[in-house]
Formats: sequence, structure tokens, C-alpha cells
Amino acid sequence: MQKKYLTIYQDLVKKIEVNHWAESSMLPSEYELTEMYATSRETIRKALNLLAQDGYIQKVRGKGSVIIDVNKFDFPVSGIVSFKELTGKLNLKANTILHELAIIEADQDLTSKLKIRLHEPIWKVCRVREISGEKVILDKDYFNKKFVPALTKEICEDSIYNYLENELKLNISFARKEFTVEDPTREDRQLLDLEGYSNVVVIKSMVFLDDTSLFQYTESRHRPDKFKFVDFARRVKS
Amino acid sequence: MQKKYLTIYQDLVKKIEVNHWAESSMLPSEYELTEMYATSRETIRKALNLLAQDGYIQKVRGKGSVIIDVNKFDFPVSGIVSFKELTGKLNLKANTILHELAIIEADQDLTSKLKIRLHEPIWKVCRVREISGEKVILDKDYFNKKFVPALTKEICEDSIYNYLENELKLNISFARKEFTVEDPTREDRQLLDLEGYSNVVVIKSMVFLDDTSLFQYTESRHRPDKFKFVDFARRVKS
DNA sequence: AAAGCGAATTTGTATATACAAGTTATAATT
DNA sequence: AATTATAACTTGTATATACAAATTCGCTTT
Repeated sequence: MQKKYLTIYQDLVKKIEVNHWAESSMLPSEYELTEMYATSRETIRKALNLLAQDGYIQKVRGKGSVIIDVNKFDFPVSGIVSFKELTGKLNLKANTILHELAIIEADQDLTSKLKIRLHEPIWKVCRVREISGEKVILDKDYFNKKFVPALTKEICEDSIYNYLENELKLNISFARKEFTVEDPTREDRQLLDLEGYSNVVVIKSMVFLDDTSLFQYTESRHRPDKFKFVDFARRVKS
Repeated sequence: MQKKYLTIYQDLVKKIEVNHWAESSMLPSEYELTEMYATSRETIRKALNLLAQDGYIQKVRGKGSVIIDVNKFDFPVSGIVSFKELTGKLNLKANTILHELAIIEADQDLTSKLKIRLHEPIWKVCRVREISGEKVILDKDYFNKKFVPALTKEICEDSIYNYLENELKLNISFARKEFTVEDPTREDRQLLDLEGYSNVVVIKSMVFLDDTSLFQYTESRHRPDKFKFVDFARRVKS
């Protein structure tokens, strides 16, 4: 059975993005929605709460759900999104160059980053991302081999996430990301078209599965002029 | 009346942060929690969903709520947090220098950023943030004067957000933030201790109230070596 | 000892009801 | 005409029930 509140959520997202309620900039009331979707109010409220979380609407007590139109279209990178999904959504002419694909043993550094034991096997994948002809992103991925037994050149050049989720049926669930600006390493200078830029933006991620097991560590290194990150944040009252 | 699920959420956060369930790294089951807090299961579930949203737990069907221990203690900057709140939480020796405080008229640029009409009055606040003696952040705030009639030197040197929320009773609700890396302007070089760094990290924010009215635009310009942003993200399935 | 089955436990979804609290529009009063 | 009070509408909170789906654990069987 498909989850009702999720399909309602997706339907509402589609309608908002196509400006279905542009005039009023308001969603129908919860009671109206229950009738439109022939369901209960609580189910509607679950869908609306998802919309609010993702920055599509703002709920105002006594009034209704106001649609937030802050051009949500330019670079929505909250959540965990793969390079292929991103470039596809933005219609960018992108290309992936596989630079290294190997099984290595965990050294001191990786044991802490992947929380595994010394010398345990790890997939190392090093890829350069080319956008309109320029090498601007260097992605270094490390996968715990326990969760990812096999990897091929073809998979890495296409979409690893697609393979992990649809073939291996891994449930990628949440991530901790850290953004910093660092000096380029020799490797950065070799593999990227840095064009004299003296910094790179570094995003270090630890990615977890459904059952809270840590299975991936990634360093994504960007040329600063090609980096942009957009976030929707809600104020948390203490 | 105080919201039950919120007080339960806050109590659980406190217990998680003090490692109350360290051995099992699991929360009690929902039914146990209903008895502990003498409430209904739905109310417990509301609190648990907040914990999951904020990255404290991962719920696993059939098992329970696993506590996520990814050292949540180093830099939790998701949500909208003011400089004063941040430095206070991290025990940093920080100092604010008010560089400019004036009412200006909206020019072409600000009309689009604050979505107001040309020549309407705007508060401009320009502040330099000093951390352990170094000027590393330049904050340029613009407030729609309609929502913020008065501002003083004292307020700007203390905490504007504190004033807005507690004195003016404004309900700051959500924000859209954009992170980029840019070349320093002449103003950056004048006001900050850039120490030869040839880039600044720029965070542009549009901040909204409860009723979805846009009331603030901010540019926060950071020396790259002193910038770090940590995010907790959940994978969104399409 | 190992495998398989089933019951108990635990979270997920859907629905229903009652009342509280904020907003808006209408009607009544001054 | 302006103000005030009332009613209608809308979202927020709390509670209850029923069943689905995944995991765990103990028991039985092989």
C-alpha cells in the first residue's frame, strides 16, 4: 500500500510548483483538502507538515497555509542529493571522470571517519566532475565494503546512489555535513582546473543508513566560484 | 497551557545530551514513554518526530528509536541562530563593533532583496564581529522599518534578535540562506583582518516572520579560515 | 545444534472526536 | 458611521482505536 499522506504531499508540491494557487497564494483549508482527497484531517495535516518542513508553505493559525514563493527553483540542496540528481534537475551539461577505483585498507584516519577497525576493506572512489568543460569538483568517496560488496567503472561513471538504492536496496537515510574553506592540496591542483583560485570549498559528509549504520564518508572539494549552497531554515525557539 | 509534546521533546533532548541511555543507545519504546509521561502515544510520537527531525534519533520500525551520537556538540548551526546565541553556546570570547547604524532609502538593489518599494525607509546596521581579538566577520543587516520602528546603538551592540523577539514581540519564523565564496570588497579589506586571504565566505539571508512577511535581509561575510558550517540532512526520496 | 515457526513487541498509517486558540466576516449596538 | 460583540471558519493540541509491517525472541521441530 502506498502511503496516502505522501502521495498527497507530492501532489501538492507539484501544484505549488506549477503555480496552481497563484492568485490567493493560499492552499485550500484543511477541511477542503480532506474532501478533495477523500481522507481524514490528520492525514492532510501530515502532508501539510511535510510541506512546511521543506519550505513550501507557512501555516498560520486561524488563517490557513500561505504558499512561500521564495524562488525555490535555483538550487535546492538541502537533504542528501547526488551529483547526477542535481545536474539532471538543473539541466547542466556535466560529465564525470573516474580517476581512481580501488579497494584499500582502512588507515588510522579512515577508521575514525568510517568508524571501522584498522585494515578493514574500504572502497575508494575518486571522481572529477566536469561542468561545461571545466573540472570544478573533486569527489573522494569511501564506502565500507561490508555494505557495498561490488563496484564497477560503469556504476561510478553513472550514479553510485542509484546503484546503492535500486540494486543493493540500501536505505540511505541521513547525513552529517561539514562545510569549510581550505587550501588546495597538490591533488586538488593536479586534478582540478583551479585557475589561480587559492582556496577550495570542502564538504565532508558522513552518510548513514536506515538502521543508523555509517557506510560512507565523502570529501567533496569545489572550486570556490562554482560553489553555491542554498538552505531553508526554521527558527528554533529555546 | 504549555504544549505537552514540546516539554517532552525538551526533556528527552536534555536526557540524550547527558547520555542518560548510553548503554543501550536506545530510547524507551513509545508505549513505555506514554506511561513515563502519562500521556497518549500520539503525543509521544509528536515529540519523537521532532527529535528525528533535529538529528537526535533515528526511528527504526519494529526496533525502536536509536540515539544518534554523531558528536552533536561541536557546531549545531542548523536553524536560524543569532551571533550572540552562537558565541554564548560555544563559550567564545566575542565582541561586536558597531560600524554603522542609519536609516536609508531603498535603492534598486534593496527593493528586490527586501521586496519593498523604491525610497521606502530601511534600517542599515553594519557590525564587525571580533573573536579572540581578530575581526573575522562583517555583518550587514537591513531591516524593513515598517516592522522595526526604533533601533539604538545599545541594542545593536547587544543582540538585535533578543530585542526583536522579546521587546517588539516579532515572531521570526524562517529564512532562506545562500552560501557563496566571493572576492573581498574594499569594505571587507578595510573592516576585517583578512591576513592575506583572497576570499570571503558570504551568507546572504532573507528572514521572514510568522505571517510570511519579509522583514530582514542580511549579508554575513566571513574570513574563510574562521568559517565552519555543520548541517544535518535527511535523504528525500523522489 | 540448527532451522523454522509463531507469538510478542515495536513503530507506521489512517481515522475519529473534542476542545483550544487565532482570524475574519457579519450583525448589533452605540 | 464607528465601535463592539457574536458567530463562523481555520489551525493547534490531546486523546483513542484499529490495523499494518518489521523486528525480536522463545519454542518446537528437525
